[in-house]
Amino acid sequence: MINTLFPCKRYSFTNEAILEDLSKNAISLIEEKKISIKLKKKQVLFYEGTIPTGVYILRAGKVKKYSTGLNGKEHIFYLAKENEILGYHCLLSKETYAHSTACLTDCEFDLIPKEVFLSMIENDHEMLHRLLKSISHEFGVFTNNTRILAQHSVRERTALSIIKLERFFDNNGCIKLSRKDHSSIVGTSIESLVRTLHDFKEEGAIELRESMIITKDIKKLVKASNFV
Amino acid sequence: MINTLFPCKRYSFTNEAILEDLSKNAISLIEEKKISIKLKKKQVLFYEGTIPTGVYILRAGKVKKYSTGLNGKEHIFYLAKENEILGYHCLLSKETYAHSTACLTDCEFDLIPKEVFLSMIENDHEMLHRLLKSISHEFGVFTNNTRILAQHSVRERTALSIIKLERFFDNNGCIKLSRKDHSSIVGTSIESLVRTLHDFKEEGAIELRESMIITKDIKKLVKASNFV
DNA sequence: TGAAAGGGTTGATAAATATCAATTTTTAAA
DNA sequence: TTTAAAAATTGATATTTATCAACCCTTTCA
Repeated sequence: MINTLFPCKRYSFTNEAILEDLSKNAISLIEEKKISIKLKKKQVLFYEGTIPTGVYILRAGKVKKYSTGLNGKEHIFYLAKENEILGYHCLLSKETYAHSTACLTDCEFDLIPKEVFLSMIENDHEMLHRLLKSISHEFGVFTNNTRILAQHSVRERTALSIIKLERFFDNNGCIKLSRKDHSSIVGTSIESLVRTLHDFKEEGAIELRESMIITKDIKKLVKASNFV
Repeated sequence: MINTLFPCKRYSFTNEAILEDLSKNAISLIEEKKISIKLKKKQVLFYEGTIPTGVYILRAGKVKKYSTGLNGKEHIFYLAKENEILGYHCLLSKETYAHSTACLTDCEFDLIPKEVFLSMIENDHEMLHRLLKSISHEFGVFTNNTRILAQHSVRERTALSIIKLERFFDNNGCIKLSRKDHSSIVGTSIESLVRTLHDFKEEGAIELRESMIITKDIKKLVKASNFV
């Protein structure tokens, strides 16, 4: 429904397509070589600046990708959920991680060791192309998001964040996320975010219950986001 | 020299490596199939939302990549110069252009038609890997830039922009760029940019001559950028 | 040559946003 | 359950940034 109100594809992204329709070979290779990892909420999967050992498939849970500023303040630029691949960029660019990834909920991952992943894309042309396609699309989404940060107000960005978060959580309009993380997504202070949420509540666009956000009127949010 | 003062690699990017050491086959294929294009300053190479016909090699001149907001305001997220490839993202993701590209100076391009480029990366594994590597590195740079927009002040971003622009123009510290374009890079209003430049001049970090910026004391700019 | 247009600059002011401090609410731990 | 810690909220205020208007300077072109 929200797709008709808002051009989601240009402003959000999920890479699960990369893993769709894997060949039998690939699936059994992953099954054989994978290393299962379970982490609790708030634990960190990998840190910015460290050396990658493979890619991760997020099997259950939700994570945030963020980079850290000088004062230690996080900037969250992406949220991921079930079936997405994590950590492939720096494996491909042969660099250390350019960002950190941490759990928003309890999570389960499969670690695919570096050599296994690299040989997979070496031998599976189709998968390599999906990867390229995915990264290239991602790129367009990121340039859009950069423009939004540069040109839109806190109120507009907050409205947009709620629209995207509703889709991401996909739970009857119910969004469960700390104000700190939310403000790190919007790119503002916690207090400014709280005041803006208060305004949206007053305007009947959302409800606030036990610090969760429940969307009530997406149209009002789309209007407040100043897009279309 | 500036590399020792500032971690440039994390905050800027150039993709000319993709075209380095092409095979003889590739070079002669490009020579045979290329379509040469000359554009004057301010002309647009391609517009956001249009369908790509190929990739462009920028042979001479400088261009800006930008996306356009609702009010028509540009946000410039990347500048490119000689030997960089343009327009490959959307060819790989099979989408329309996610951004526009326009000339900052008179420019010369070689257009490599879509089929030619796609068959090149199909047959040249090495080039495909350089492309992947390049895009993945680019990605890290972009997430960093996004954080800078979200967390740093206009003064800090302006200082950073001058550091990057000095490297980009590579002309004895001399930067020739309109205030409008410069403000679209920093993500602020023209007036705020002008005032900040005025401050840096007062502080002895730059000189302003015929609306060009001449860097005088990079250390002061690095300090003002609030990194390191 | 003179007029007009565009880019750059400055000042005054309004609006947006961050910061600091205090308080309440919620969550986690003993 | 009680207590402590963390998170969320609110108010007051300071700072940052945008906007509007005026003006200057250069370039262009009729």
